[in-house]
Amino acid sequence: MKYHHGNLRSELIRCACTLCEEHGHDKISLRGIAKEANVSQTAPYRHFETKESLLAAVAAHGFVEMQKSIDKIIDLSKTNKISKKTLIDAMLAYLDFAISNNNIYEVMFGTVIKDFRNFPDLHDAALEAYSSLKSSIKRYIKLKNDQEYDEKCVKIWAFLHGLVGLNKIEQKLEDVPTTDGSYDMPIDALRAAKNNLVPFMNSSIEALIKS
Amino acid sequence: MKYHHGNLRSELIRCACTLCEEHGHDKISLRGIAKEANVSQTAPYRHFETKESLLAAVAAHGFVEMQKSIDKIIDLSKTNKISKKTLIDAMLAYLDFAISNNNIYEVMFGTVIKDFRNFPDLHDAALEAYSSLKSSIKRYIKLKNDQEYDEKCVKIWAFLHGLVGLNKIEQKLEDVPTTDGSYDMPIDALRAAKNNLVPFMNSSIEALIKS
DNA sequence: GAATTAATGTTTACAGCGTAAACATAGTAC
DNA sequence: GTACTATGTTTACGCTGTAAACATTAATTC
Repeated sequence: MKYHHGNLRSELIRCACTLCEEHGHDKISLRGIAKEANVSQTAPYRHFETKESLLAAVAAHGFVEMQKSIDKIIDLSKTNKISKKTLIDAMLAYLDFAISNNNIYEVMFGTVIKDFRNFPDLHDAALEAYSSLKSSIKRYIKLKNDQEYDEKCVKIWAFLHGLVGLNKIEQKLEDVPTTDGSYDMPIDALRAAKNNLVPFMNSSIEALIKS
Repeated sequence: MKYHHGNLRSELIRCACTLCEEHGHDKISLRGIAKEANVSQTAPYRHFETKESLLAAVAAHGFVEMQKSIDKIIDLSKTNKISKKTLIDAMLAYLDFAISNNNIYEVMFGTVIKDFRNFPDLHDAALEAYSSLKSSIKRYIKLKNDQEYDEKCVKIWAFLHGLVGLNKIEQKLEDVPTTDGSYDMPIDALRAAKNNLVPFMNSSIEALIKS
């Protein structure tokens, strides 16, 4: 084993992503990440000022990956109109990323990173991801001006982001039989939405765009 | 000063709420809470098994308060129809609570508490809050069945919850002048939504209910 | 009402954490 | 080759959550 690792920075990010997704950001330590990368417990400090800044790199990576999975649906090299199905698929790609990478999504949108302005790479990656979301709407429907696109985009983004959040709390609640023998309403409703996700999304997204 | 505090449990919850809202859940320690309550650093363990369980009490308290601020809008003693304005006011009450109690909202909906089933009081409080949200919709519009109410309710809840999340990240992003001299789009859009919140909510909520 | 027990405090102790400081080694520029 | 810089390691510190042992007060039993 060489004294100098050669690629420690990116290896640390990789290890951090893995451990974060496996255990959650609040359960991982810099020391644990260093151990996973087979270096001493303070080696990360040659590449990251603080734990927060390593997690910022994790978040930035997350935004890039999330954008990729949206861009895979709406071919970025083109500018033609997309169908409603393609639009919904793009939104589903957002949800799919968020749910399959739940713990990293938490780092991207949670309170771990206090201010994106301290991490320019992260800041850029987040804006880039937003722009992918926006261009999917731009190519679906013709609106008056950019401001109007942004308004719809914020509405849809909020809706998607909210669904991710509710999905998390669904997992923390329990089915409790109510007095009439049926089961717990909010969970039932969330499950129903998930089991019929495409029509659920179709109606919601369409409504928000036209609102 | 008495050896026995007399009301330490509720005093700890009170201190935890205060400190949490002031500094954020990830910046507060059991020791700090104990000091705030003027007891030894391990005294909380006579009332809470773990830090998580104290924070669960904070979250439960949050759900109760949130429900109260919704119920204040839609008088619970009545069952009559409510106007659209009242409905929107109830939704605004949700947002207002979430934003004025941002750090506690984070405890309620974040990853701090792993499973509500371990904290029956919290579990109940969360379901109660949901039921207030639902009854506001029930009294606004007549729908086919309970399932349909739940569907609309989930959509609206997701939207509200998502807006709270976006509001957080807006604060972490920076206004960066773009090439054409205008400012950063997602932030602009989020600010525009906040500055025109009532029409923004009117159109969105109406659209989701009818979707 | 005294003795016992349960509830609720304190003190002490420990391992794990983020990170600062001092030191070691390897690669780079002259 | 010598100096410098980048990137590793070792050691150390104060803070954390929490377990264990002990102290004090309140409640229960006789």
